[in-house]
Amino acid sequence: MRRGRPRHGHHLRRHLEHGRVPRRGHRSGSRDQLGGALPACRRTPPGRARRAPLGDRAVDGRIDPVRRAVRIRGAGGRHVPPHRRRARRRDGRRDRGAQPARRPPRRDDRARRAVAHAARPAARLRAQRRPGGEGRMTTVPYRFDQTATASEVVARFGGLAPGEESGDEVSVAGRVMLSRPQGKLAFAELRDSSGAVQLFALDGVTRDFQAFTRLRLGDWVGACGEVVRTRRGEVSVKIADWVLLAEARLPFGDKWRGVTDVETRFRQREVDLWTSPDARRVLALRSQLVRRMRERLWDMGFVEVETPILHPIPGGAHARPFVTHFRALDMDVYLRIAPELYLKRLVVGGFEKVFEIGRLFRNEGLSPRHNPEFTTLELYQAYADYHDMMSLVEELVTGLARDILGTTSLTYQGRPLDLTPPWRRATLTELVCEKTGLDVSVHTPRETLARWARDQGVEVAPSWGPGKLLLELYEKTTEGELWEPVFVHDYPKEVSPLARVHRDDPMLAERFEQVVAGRELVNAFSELVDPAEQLARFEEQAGAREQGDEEAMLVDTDYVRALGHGLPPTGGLGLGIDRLAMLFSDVAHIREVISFPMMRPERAEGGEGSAAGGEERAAGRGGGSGGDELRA
RNA sequence: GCGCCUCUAGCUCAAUGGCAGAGCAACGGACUCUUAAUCCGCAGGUUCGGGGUUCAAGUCCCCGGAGGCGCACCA
Repeated sequence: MRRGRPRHGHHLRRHLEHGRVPRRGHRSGSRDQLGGALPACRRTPPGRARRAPLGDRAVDGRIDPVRRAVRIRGAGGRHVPPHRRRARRRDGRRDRGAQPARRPPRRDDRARRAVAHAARPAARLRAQRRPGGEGRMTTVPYRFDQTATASEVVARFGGLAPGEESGDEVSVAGRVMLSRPQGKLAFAELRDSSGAVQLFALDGVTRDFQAFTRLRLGDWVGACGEVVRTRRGEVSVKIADWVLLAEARLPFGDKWRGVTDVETRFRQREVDLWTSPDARRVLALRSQLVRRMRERLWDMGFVEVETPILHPIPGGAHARPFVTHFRALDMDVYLRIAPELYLKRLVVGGFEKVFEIGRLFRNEGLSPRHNPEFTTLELYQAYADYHDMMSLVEELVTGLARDILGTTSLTYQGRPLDLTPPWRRATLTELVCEKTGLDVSVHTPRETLARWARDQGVEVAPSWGPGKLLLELYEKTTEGELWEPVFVHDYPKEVSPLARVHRDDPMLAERFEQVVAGRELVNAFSELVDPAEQLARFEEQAGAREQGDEEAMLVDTDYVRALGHGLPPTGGLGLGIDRLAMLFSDVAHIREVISFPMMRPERAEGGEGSAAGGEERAAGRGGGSGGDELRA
């Protein structure tokens, strides 16, 4: 392939000429095994591209920047790869004085290279989309009939003895993850969502054997043939016929280690998922978790509902919202920060037990425990109070642990974590006293609380009352230390604008947070049902907002009016599903349990648009919310 | 926002301040039972970007970028 080639620009040209064209035409033969996919299997087999000389390639009439860059560079005939350039300079040490140490690259040359660099993957793909449509992908069938999954094959034919042939034919499909061609034999590992099975190809048995040996790591194939166990003892499909279902035109990572760079893992999650079984395990577990959660709630008589995601007034939590614009009504709307108020309106409307599992959006930063969009369960039950919610949470979470993990004795991040009920129930005040040794409560004089809070490094704002100060103290000293599950109940009323006042203490609210592994998992309360009281609390919040608390709530008059129609005594809770999934799958970072976690957009390298602007880089990482403040 | 760390071939990683390398992938070839097959061969680099020190910078210094971890923030 290198004959008659100019030496420069190799790598680029390699990208451009990467396409593989069929090397043989159609063939006929009997392949009844393929059933519905029969015609597909007769398709042109894959083969390696015969590389045309650059000149041939250039006459296809298509001009793109990369190709043009190559041609320009080629035309110059003087391009020297950087390392050679440097070597030459070093050789010329003697006459150094006469020559500049390093010739600065010409500006346009640099720009061209930058464009070419940025366009690499795109260039590869573009180069392979031939005008005549004879690329390999155009020969790929529209469907393929599988008769078994990889793991089914392995399970069903596990009884075969080494060297034994079953006489049964199967048709399997998946991605080729390893290929071991060996002369007139070839082995490949075919992986599908169920697992992996070995493909065994033989010259003379397998149709288009040569093409099979040239399959590339990551290519999808469908194959049919008899199930056998090889002499070395592996259950395999001895391929009679096969068809390419998709080719992996872009590199697929290291065949053994896959992709480990964290950024690449999440920017190209599909590759991560294919190459890292653990990544798949975590997402599959999450899926199971949500499924079982739904089933349990349905079984308990809860009705699953969906409430708006676009809110005219963001409500139900302390958080900054995302804003968007609704053109038809020419008004700004907000992505919900909580579904709480709508769900309680459904209780007013007669749904006595409702829940919603869905996405919330909070306009805050990224962190190992915070993603701007995250998933919660929110649930409301008429005639129940927060004690009922504690029982429900305990039963739900431990039940799910048994469903999913088969045990309530977990290990989280190398540390034992026992979820076996009953869980401890303690008031927030008790826990703070226990942890700090201070004799503290919501009734402690404000100045004393403020001093203690400052001692803990809290920056105390003048507008904070004793309730807020107590909560700060708790979060600073206690919350992160709680490992085994505990219901932290009786929060200050001041910081719980949607919770009902405590039946025994007017300074407190009937609210609890369920904390495990140092993190809030659930936030719940006996719901505030009095419309006048709710209005007053909203107005208090609005006041705090005017004082600069951007996360304080707004007055939601629709909600107050709904309460005016009568909300029965109601218990409600919010549970962070991402965090529960983290706990169950034993991962430390929230993005592991999210299929496509939020990432800063990838910046194109090179090109005019990428001049590093000051503003775009200013957006630092702030705080965030991912399950904290699940409700209020 | 602060501190520490990282950025080198498609992927995973090397390189006392002295000619940028390996394994895998890719590409050409050999091989009838492989298991990350093996063997032979050939290619592949903006060492994140910019500036500086130096005879000489992947390496040292400065500025910037991206990423990770921790802290802070996040009632």
